[in-house]
Amino acid sequence: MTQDRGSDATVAGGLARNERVASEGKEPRTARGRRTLRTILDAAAAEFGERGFHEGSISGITRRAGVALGSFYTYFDSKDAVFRALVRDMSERVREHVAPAIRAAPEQIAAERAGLETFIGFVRRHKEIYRIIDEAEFVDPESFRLHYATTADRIEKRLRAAAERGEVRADVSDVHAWAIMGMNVFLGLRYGVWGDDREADEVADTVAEMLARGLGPKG
Amino acid sequence: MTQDRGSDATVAGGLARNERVASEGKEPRTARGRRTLRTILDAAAAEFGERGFHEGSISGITRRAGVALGSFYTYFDSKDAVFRALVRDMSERVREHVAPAIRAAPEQIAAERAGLETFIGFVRRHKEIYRIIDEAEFVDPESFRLHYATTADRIEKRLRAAAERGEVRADVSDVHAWAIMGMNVFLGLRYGVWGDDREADEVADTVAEMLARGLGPKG
DNA sequence: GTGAAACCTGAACCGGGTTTCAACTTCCGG
DNA sequence: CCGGAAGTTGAAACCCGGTTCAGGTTTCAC
Repeated sequence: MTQDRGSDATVAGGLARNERVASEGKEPRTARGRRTLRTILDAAAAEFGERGFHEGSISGITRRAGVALGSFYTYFDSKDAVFRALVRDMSERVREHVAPAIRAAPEQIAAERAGLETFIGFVRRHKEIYRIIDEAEFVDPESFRLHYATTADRIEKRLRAAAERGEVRADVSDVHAWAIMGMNVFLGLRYGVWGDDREADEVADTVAEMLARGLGPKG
Repeated sequence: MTQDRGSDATVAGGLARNERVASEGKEPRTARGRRTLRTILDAAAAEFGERGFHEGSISGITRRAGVALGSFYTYFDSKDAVFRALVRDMSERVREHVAPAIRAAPEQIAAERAGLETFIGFVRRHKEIYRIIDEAEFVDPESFRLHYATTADRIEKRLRAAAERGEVRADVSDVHAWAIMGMNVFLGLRYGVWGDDREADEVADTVAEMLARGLGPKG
């Protein structure tokens, strides 16, 4: 299941965004090195996205990247290390992709709606993210926890700010934030990864309508 | 993280419920055999719950069970086979545990509320379920998909029946079902597995209140 | 009781993938 | 141009756990 990356930034973009990809002390020092690291990281995303962490192999990565096995260890300490780098990178990318849509919304329910719609769209073009982030629960629990804890926290902060503005009920809490995040994750899985049988905006509309009444100011 | 099973049925209970645990043609034929199989299955739940599928080892299972390595293969064809048995068993157990609470509720919103509260309670006593069911996404995708598809389907059917009775809005759909399931899964993870900082009934109340307004009959 | 089937045992086999490493090539500043 | 640093290479060492199997023990129907 090779992913269509469309016109999105590749992991290479992620690299430009964040140089801390290679393992400690293994950062590339020349243009050639940076290019190779980037190739390996993209190959790793494809390999792990298709076959999962344990099924995926380093030789699979280097084969895809068209480099020798040994080159991998020029930039990463271990198989776990690339995976960790990948999880952090993916986590950041989703966030960066969804954030603008949320920011652009006029009020909070619209923001959550836009966030979900954008998220589903992103997932459709990057079905690897589920395999990679979800598998982090077992391979790299720290990053997994961090990803979701951070995401929930941002949602909660948005909700509280909106409550201040009277856009949602005053008693919003972390429970609401986790509920929303859970909905989004599963709707992304169902309508983004598993099937196309509903349009992203249709799903987002349904949820937004539910949230509007469920979270809207009382009265 | 050894789980406190409390007074709940152990996997042994699951075995009594469903004899199709061992691999095909490897069903035990004597009381001794059933006892051993049961011991191995409980040990497998503990091993995989603590260390995950790939970190966990057969020798770890047999060590916990106090039987020889070879005995494992008397009942299971492979490492994958036990895991598959375990996933199906867990999936069934959650359902069986939560169902009565849902059935007992007077109307639909109360039913969803009861379902979530019971679920969180169950998760607290069986933190392994997340490690096992979630890891099935990578080890045994069929069972993983089946588990969630079935769960969502049941929720949807409940909602539609409730819609007939006028307890919830008439236009409930699969999207609502998946949204509710997603909420429940993440709330279970956050307040059941990761922390105790909120009571199960408190979380359930918050969600129920949101659902009452978000899903309630229009007008 | 008794014999055959069921069950148990654990050392050894085996395959596959990670990681190492020493020789080789490319790059780049001076 | 030159020299050393950076990068590349892939065969092979290494590790580890799943799986097998032949021999011994227990169970249970008759």
